[in-house]
Amino acid sequence: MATTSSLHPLADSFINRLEVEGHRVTSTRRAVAQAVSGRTAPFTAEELCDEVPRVGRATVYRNIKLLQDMGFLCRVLLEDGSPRYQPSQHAHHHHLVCVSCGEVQDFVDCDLSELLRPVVRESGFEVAGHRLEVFGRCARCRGRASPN
Amino acid sequence: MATTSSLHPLADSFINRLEVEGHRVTSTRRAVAQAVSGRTAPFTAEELCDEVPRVGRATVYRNIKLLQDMGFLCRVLLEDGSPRYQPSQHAHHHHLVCVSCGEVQDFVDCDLSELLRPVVRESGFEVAGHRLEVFGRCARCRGRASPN
DNA sequence: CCGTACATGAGACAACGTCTCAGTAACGAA
DNA sequence: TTCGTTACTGAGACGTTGTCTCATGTACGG
Repeated sequence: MATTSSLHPLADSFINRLEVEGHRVTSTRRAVAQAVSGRTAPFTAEELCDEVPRVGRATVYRNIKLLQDMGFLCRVLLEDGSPRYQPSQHAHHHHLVCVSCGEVQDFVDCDLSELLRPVVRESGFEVAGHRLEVFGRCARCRGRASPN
Repeated sequence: MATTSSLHPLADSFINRLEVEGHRVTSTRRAVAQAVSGRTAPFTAEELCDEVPRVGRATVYRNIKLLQDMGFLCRVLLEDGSPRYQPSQHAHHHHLVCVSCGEVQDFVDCDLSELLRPVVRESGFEVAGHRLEVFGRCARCRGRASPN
């Protein structure tokens, strides 16, 4: 067996979850999880494919989905709707997306349910989930250029 | 000149805005705007293309974007991120998306800025905009099946 | 009525993701 | 340890959404 100890924590947790849930632990999955773990900035699926060239593209997508389902990876939709991925820390959270440098910060759910209550009452909707993305400029980018 | 009086209100407003802003009023734009106006449910760009077969696909996309920029049309990202379009009434609003029937209801911005204040303070972000989509089941779908 | 510049159409191209299908390998059982 | 089942994988086709180019067309001001 390879040097199991060199796995990033995220990759390690992922492997554990695979075992617990009866999925197979493959070298491919280790490689993908390891590549994801090494990321700090949001990345595209294609970038991840480039990082693990020995893994097929379809398989990278399949495992991205698996990582998402297990809560290890989250999908962020930029302002134009284009998707990025990012290792996730919190079960449910939202994103502050810097439109200047592309950085994404998480923030945990402020009490949105409170806000939605009147809306829900009026519409008769049964709310199952939501997505909130906030766009702007991060502190670093504000300091760097056009400091208005 | 075609029967100008038969234009839907949205199409009519669009034509006016074109004139005001110095864009050209073309039969193509009238056709696209008219097709959009006739829609009640969210639709895909390709569906719109099918509805105006004499208009090139690229041109349909260009005018969809123009309609969006002018606030006559809004883009909704479904749960999986796939885009739909819908004539829009309100300048700034959010969406209640029924995951069962696909219906989309608008709701105007509850005071999100209040909620975001602590987040903004902590992160140093300068907020420029946001997107909020709420997913669930509409009243009709709740009544129709699996009424829990 | 003419000229200019904006708008259009056709089709190539790009990004993102899914599907199929044959081959491979993980892992429980013997 | 070996074996068999079945999940997993790779390659590549395919589908969707959208942009770009570039030659042609046309709205509209002069």
